[in-house]
Amino acid sequence: LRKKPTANDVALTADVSLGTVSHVLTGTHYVRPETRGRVERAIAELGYRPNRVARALAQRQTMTVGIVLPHIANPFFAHLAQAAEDVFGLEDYATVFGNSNNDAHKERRYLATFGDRGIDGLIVAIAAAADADEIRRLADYIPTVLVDRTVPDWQGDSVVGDNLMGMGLAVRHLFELGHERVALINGDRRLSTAREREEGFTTAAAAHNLAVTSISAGAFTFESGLEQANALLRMRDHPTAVCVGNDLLALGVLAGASALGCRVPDQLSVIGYDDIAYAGLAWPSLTTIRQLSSEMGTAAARLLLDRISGKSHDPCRIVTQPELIVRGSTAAPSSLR
Amino acid sequence: LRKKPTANDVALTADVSLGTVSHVLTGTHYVRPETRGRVERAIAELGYRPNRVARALAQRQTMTVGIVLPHIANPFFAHLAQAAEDVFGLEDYATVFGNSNNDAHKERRYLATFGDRGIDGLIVAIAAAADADEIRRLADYIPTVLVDRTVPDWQGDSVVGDNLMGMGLAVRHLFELGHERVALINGDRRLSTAREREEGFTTAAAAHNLAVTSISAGAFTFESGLEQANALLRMRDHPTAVCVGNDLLALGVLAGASALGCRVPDQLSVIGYDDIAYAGLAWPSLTTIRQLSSEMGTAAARLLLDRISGKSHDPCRIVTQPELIVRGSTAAPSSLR
DNA sequence: CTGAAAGCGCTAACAG
DNA sequence: CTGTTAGCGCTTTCAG
Repeated sequence: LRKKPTANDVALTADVSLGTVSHVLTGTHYVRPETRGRVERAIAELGYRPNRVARALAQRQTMTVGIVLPHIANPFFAHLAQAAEDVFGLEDYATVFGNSNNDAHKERRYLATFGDRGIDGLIVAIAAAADADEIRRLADYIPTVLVDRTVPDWQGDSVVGDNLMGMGLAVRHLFELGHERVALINGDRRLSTAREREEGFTTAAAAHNLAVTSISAGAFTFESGLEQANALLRMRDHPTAVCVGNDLLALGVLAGASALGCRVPDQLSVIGYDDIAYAGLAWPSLTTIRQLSSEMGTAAARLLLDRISGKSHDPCRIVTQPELIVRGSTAAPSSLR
Repeated sequence: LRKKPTANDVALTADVSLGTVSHVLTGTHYVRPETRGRVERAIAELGYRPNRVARALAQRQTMTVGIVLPHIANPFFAHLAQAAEDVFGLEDYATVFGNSNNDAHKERRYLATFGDRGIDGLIVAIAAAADADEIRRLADYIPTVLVDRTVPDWQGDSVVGDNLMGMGLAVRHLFELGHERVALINGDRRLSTAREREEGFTTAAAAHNLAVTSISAGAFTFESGLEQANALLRMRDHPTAVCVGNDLLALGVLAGASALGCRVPDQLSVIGYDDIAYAGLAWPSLTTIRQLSSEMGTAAARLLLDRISGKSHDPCRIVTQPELIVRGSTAAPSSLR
């Protein structure tokens, strides 16, 4: 493990001052071509690369942004993260990422650590039990944009999907197929997404005069879907169709239904939310409400970059539009066939 | 956006010297309880948090590790990353991550950026077109462990799966079901994993006296699986079973077969590799060779941490053992039923 | 046990 | 246009 050359080494071998080296590096001043040539040659010769840590300390900016997610193994967030990172990479920002695993404690740790590292900006999809105050406090120091999930009274930037509309689309689809009795299987209600989707569900159901046989909630995970499906199917008088809070849950519902010998969509229509990459591969393929998480990631990253560079705009809330994707898990209720 | 208090502020309000503050922070010297109390009170009062950037500069260590992956949206790597990150988090290391998208150019960029940021260590699952020299060069400066995929003549640490054995398991399973004609659909042969799995496949096939009808290769993606399946099924005289280089590919093969009206496993048995979370949800559920990517991530992280802390061990190669998971995509060939 | 002082590697005024 | 000089916020000898 060798030692790296410093700007001082460059100055010495180019026979100029440290300041001059810095000027050619940063372009803060015009440098005579002859001199600049010498410096550049020295840089190449030594294989010099500026130490970003030192630069960060001097400039008080790290060229690093943080992104904290509840669950990187959920393809929705994986794609979101990747898209955001792509944008940051273009602008030469490094991305530090933290995966809270929906654990408020881990999330706090990440936020704190990122804060200490002098991150220039932060994107966060909060965990279910997130400490909203903590996040607001951090946002006083560091430009922050909330993505997908928001906190009550959030005054800053955010990028979210239109959950009311999305669930409206889902319910209307079921209505048009002829369903009359529907249920909702949801994720954690502490999340704004869950609350908004629930609201979208109930208002749309009311608007179409559909009977809501049950509403249950758990976590936004496959396992929770399995459990909630079990509970649902064990009720007598269960619905002919169910809206599900996200695709991971919906995949669990599919598995649960199959385990109990309930055929989808013949005996039960299932509609998910997100359209993750695997939704189309499940059996039956999942009808769902598509949200382009990569678009959300891109938008959030751009917003943050603007904010960092001080392009002063007022707090900004970007709402992305969902879309209905019809596949094999929904059909007319058997009574109509 | 307010300004954060510094260690100097703490010293001032606690009425001690800067050095003393540092000593209570780092525990480098014993500090009289009374004094230490004053310092701690000041810290709490001001809400002081040490600036990690400054500390990194002074100590020449960033408490940050980098991890670069080819494709975070592949659940195999997402879980690997998460597991590694969990280990690092426990030791108070931050994880900076880069997603090369299998693009050698992006990968180089990440490696360079990470190097400049004075990362303390690096985990990398190289991209297909990776520049092996670049990586070896970096490893001269920064402790590096290769994971999943390795480069020829790699002298450093690595954590890889036993691909020969894995494919051996797959082929034997097919043999035991009674298949006699098999094919291989593979990912990018520039990757050690692809090469080793291919070798495992051919040697095992030979050992069991199976006829190999074809071997094809593309990328380790769903789309490539679709294409290669199309090509395979269009050959006259196609095999009764196919081994596939990873699960993403295999999911594509399933989709391709289904599109061409080829029933799996009745007309074609398919066996994947990795056992990603969605393998069991596909239709039919995928028989596959399980590799615990989270174990690989954990092992790689531990190895790196040891290396960073200078626990001198010789270059170390950890090989994890794969396991056959039988599900619904393999069965005896129809001729035997 | 505590304080003073010299850096870590780089940037950013400010002179010359 | 180039060099000098202070820092950035913290650690770490080394005296006292």
